[in-house]
Amino acid sequence: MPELPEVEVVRAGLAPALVGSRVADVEVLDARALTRHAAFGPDPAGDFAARLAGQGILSAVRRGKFLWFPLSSPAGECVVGHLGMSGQMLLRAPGAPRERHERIRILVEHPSHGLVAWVFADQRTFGSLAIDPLVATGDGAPGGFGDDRALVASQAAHIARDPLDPAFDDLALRRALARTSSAVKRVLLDQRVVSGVGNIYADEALWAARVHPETPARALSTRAANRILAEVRAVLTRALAEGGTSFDAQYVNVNGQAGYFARSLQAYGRTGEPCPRCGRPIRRAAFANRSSHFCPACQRAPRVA
DNA sequence: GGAATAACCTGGATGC
DNA sequence: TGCATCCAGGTTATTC
Repeated sequence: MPELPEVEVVRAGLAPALVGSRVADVEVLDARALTRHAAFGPDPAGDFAARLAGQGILSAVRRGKFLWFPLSSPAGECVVGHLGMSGQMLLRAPGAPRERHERIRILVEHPSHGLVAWVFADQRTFGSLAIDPLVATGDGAPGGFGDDRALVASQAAHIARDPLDPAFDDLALRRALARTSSAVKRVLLDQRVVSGVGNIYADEALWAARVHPETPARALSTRAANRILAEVRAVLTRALAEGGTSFDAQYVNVNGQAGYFARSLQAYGRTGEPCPRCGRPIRRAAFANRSSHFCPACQRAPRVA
C-alpha cells in the first residue's frame, strides 16, 4: 500500500518525464478516478480534460502521500493526486496497450523525451486525481518535496508535513501525543498530525521503538516520543532507499517494478514468525478496521487502568 | 470538538 | 468446480 516511500519513488520517477512537458491529450476511462474532482459540476471527466488540455507541467511535488503537479495556467492550479490503496502512476510509450485497471491516460509532450503516456491505474478505485488550486502554506516554507515555492495543493493543505520534510514540527507532534489518550498508533496514522505514515510503517516504527501500538499517547515519556519519531524517520528513510514496500502487484514504480523493502520488514505481515529481537512470535491484533503487528514481549501492552 | 466507526472498492485466499 | 465470505487499508463522512 503506497505510503511515503512508495509515493516518493513514484514522484521521483515521474519528474524527469513530466516536468517541462505539455499536455497533448487526456483520456478519462473511468470517472470514479476523479472523485476528488467531482465538485466541478455534472461532467467531471469533461471538465478535467478541458482544464488540463494544453497546460505545461512545472514540477512534481509530494507531501505525505499526496502528489501534485503545478500547471502553467495563470490561475495557479495543479493536478493533485492520491494513490489510495492501489493506485499506480506509470510511464508508457504512446499507444502502449491499456493497463489492466487503467482509469486515466494523459499524453504529454516533453522537449527532450517526446511523447509520453502518463497512466493512472487503480484496482480498488480509492485513488483519485483532480484539478486543484494552489494555496499559500501557513508557515511560509515550501509546500512539499520537489518545489521550493511556498504553495500547496488545497486538497493537501489540511495534512501535516511529513517527518522527512525539513520544516516538520517535532514539537507539534510531541504536543499532539501529549494531549490525547488515543492509542499512539492512531496518532501516527492521523495525517493531520504527521503525514506519510500508514499501517506498515507505523507498525515497523513502533516495533523498532519497543512501544505497544495501543499505548495511550499521553502516557508516553518525552524520551519515548522522541524515540518513536526517530524510528519513524529511520524506517521511512530505509524503505525509500530500497524502493518502497511491495507485497504484490499493488505497488510498483513508474516502470512497473516492485520495491524491495518487504524483505526488511521486522513485524508487519510476520504474524507467528519469531521476533528478530527476542524470538517470541509476532502477534497480529485487530486495530481500527485493520491490523497491528507487534511483539508482545518487546512491546509491552499498556496496563489497564 | 474530539474520537470512533462505517463506507467506499476489487481481487486473491480460504472454506464449504 | 463453484459459490460465499473474509481480508487488505487510506481517506472522508457520519455518528456518538
